[in-house]
Amino acid sequence: MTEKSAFLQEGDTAPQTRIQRAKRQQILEAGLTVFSEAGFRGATLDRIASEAGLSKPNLLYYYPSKEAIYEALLRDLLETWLDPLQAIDSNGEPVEEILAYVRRKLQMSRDFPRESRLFANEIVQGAPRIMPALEGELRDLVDTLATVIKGWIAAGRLAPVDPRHLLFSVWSLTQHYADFDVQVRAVLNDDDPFPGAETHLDLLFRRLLTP
Amino acid sequence: MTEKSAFLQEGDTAPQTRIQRAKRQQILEAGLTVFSEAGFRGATLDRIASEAGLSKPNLLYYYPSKEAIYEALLRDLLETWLDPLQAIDSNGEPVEEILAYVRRKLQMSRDFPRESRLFANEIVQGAPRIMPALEGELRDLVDTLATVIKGWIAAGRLAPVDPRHLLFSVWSLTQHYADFDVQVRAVLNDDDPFPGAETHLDLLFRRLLTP
DNA sequence: GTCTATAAATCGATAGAC
DNA sequence: GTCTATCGATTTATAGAC
Repeated sequence: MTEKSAFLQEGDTAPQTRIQRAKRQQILEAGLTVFSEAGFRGATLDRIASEAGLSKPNLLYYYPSKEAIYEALLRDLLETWLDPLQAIDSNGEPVEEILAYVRRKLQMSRDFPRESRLFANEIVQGAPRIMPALEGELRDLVDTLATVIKGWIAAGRLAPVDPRHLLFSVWSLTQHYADFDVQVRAVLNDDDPFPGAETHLDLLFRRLLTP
Repeated sequence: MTEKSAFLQEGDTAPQTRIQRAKRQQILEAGLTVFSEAGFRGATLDRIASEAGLSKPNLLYYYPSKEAIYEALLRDLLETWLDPLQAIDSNGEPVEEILAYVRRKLQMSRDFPRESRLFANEIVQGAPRIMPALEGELRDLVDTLATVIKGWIAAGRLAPVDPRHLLFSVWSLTQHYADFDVQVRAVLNDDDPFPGAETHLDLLFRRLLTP
């Protein structure tokens, strides 16, 4: 078991008024938009401030630095991202549990594309800030789930697949529709990709996983 | 048929000496390393120059601007990237043709991860410079191939799948091992992912596509 | 808390000597 | 062709008035 990463830990949660929390939320919302479009370095405080409807120094009154905004976003994101993975029920019906996971992940690509792209930007560029969480919480969760999946396979309730590569497949296939959205839409002549994606991925994983 | 995009067109290919070509190649090589790690905006001419073993002004003697280096790289990349797609033989055995395509793409993720990440960075951030090629050459190629695949399905030689979503699946599954490399290695405890990936993807597509 | 003004650092690109 | 020096613009962050 890897220790919970010391990095990306919530700092002192100083007591805040309702107004303060609202402003900070407003800044995170703007930061999510800008960081997900441009990556950490491509984003500017000017754009974030303007997106949030604040002046630059005012923004820095609520968060001490550009880094601080970015790390707060990554911290929040990590929870949202690992949630569906934890929702897989080891007592459920194997194929249906994984299909439900796929559908949840695909829905997240549709409903939270900025979050997906924020994550993609961070990882593609070497995960300089989120690496500890990948080697800690994520790896632990995957290890646990791999054991569950191996059990399902041994019981003949799931076709034999490598559990970790199966998870990579779920992640890549579903997140592709958010992260590579512009390419998908270019190829599809701007049609909504999601109805087709859901049908396709349902078929794909059913064929792969049915014993 | 969309016109060949006017953007990203090779400029006047001024006559060059052997030495000039070599230096320009050396700069592209350094640019590929830096741009793929940091994206367009994250890359600096300082880092590219140092990586290439040149001074900054000397680098700008061979390419007029940072943009020029980046666009030269994208132009080269596009060819390399569309090549395996064109290699699919409409007279071949359907399942084997697509499996061969998957293996070629996976091998590219192993052998040219920087190229894959350069592309990923560009697309995730909205493809500001390569969009015309996506709506032009790429879409045309996909349209052509979609017709071939539909023919195979109609002939009962391939399981019924949406041709375009099938291609998205090939792209996302294979490129994931290059683009999300750090995450894959974090989860796998730094083991080489590729032997496992090849086995897994072979199984996945065989199950999906066999009629 | 919010603003204007500005400091300090970085970065793309140019000037000009050799 | 290659270099040192530097310009000019951008950008993060701070100072200080209100």
